[in-house]
Amino acid sequence: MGRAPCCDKANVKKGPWSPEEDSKLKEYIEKYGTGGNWIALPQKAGLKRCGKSCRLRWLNYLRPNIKHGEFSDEEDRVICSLFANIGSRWSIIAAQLPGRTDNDIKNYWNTKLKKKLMAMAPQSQRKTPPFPSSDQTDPPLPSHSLLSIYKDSGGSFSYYSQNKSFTGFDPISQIPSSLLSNNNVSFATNSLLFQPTSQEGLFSPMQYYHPAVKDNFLVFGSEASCSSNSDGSCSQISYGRYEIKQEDMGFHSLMSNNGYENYQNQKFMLSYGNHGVENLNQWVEKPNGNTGETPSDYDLVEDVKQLISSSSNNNIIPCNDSLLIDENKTQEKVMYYY
DNA sequence: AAGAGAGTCAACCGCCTAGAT
DNA sequence: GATCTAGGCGGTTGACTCTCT
Repeated sequence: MGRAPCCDKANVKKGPWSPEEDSKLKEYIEKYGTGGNWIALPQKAGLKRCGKSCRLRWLNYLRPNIKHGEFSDEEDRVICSLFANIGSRWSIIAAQLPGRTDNDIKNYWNTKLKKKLMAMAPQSQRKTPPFPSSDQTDPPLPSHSLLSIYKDSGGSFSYYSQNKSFTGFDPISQIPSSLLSNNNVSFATNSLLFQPTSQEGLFSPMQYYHPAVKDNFLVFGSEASCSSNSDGSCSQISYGRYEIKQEDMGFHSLMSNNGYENYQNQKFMLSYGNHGVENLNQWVEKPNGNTGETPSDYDLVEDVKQLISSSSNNNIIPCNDSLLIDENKTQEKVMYYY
């Protein structure tokens, strides 16, 4: 048999928390901690609440360093970039914004930011899909891109340029140097934007393509759990169901350096589910189920990608154009730009 | 001043995964 | 291996507040 029952739901209070309940919960946790058991906590703290409710109240409202009030422009940018990149994974987005909760960000997005972006976008771009549907066998190149990458269900990558194409399993190292002759080419993965280094054929990660903010690296792990190496660098960061993995190829660690020229020859992977260990050396596709993305959600993500793109052109929100990633069921598209 | 509609946000709901039994 | 719960997550709800007419 499993564990004991959760809580007596008939004998549990619902609705808004009173100041007395808040102080009881706060005092108890500050004194004894959660003990890793939210279900037992309300009884010990003298609260007639469900453990889940206590957990939510603590995490979203009572815990220290919670930020309330207006979101800054920088926070807007982070939310936009990450939403365009990973969709409505609010807990992951919240991990990048210290003091903000996933609930806060979700509410802010749904009530304000989404509308703000919609208002900024030109009418002609509001519902036009940026890319054709995924079931096309020959993905056409957007007119503004030099090179596109598609990942198929077998894990291999196909690369298309104006007049060349090839396939490989490694999304970074197998790009022919002939396609990399222009130093201005950049590309984005699920998590990071890369740009070429001085060494031919090698790319270094950076967050933003936009020149004004290109030195602002997206450093994962601000509040997420992180397994540290002996030198204090971080090689694995977890965000709930997601883990960002860094495979250090013998150069400096992303987390312990400042200049992107040091990051050459590293691979980055986004894995889904379990602990990601078995997924090393794979670029794991997002599963179809339980992603929270209904077709309309998918449309929204695409819309936002486009809106961010158009907004950056207007210097309203300087998110980068290169976060236009087509997350569909069987293919992953990575765009290259001049 | 009052009613209607829109906006906000805390809290709940239901689902999923990991882990305990 | 099957069954069950805890914890965590995203979506939704509904009470409250604000704004408009």
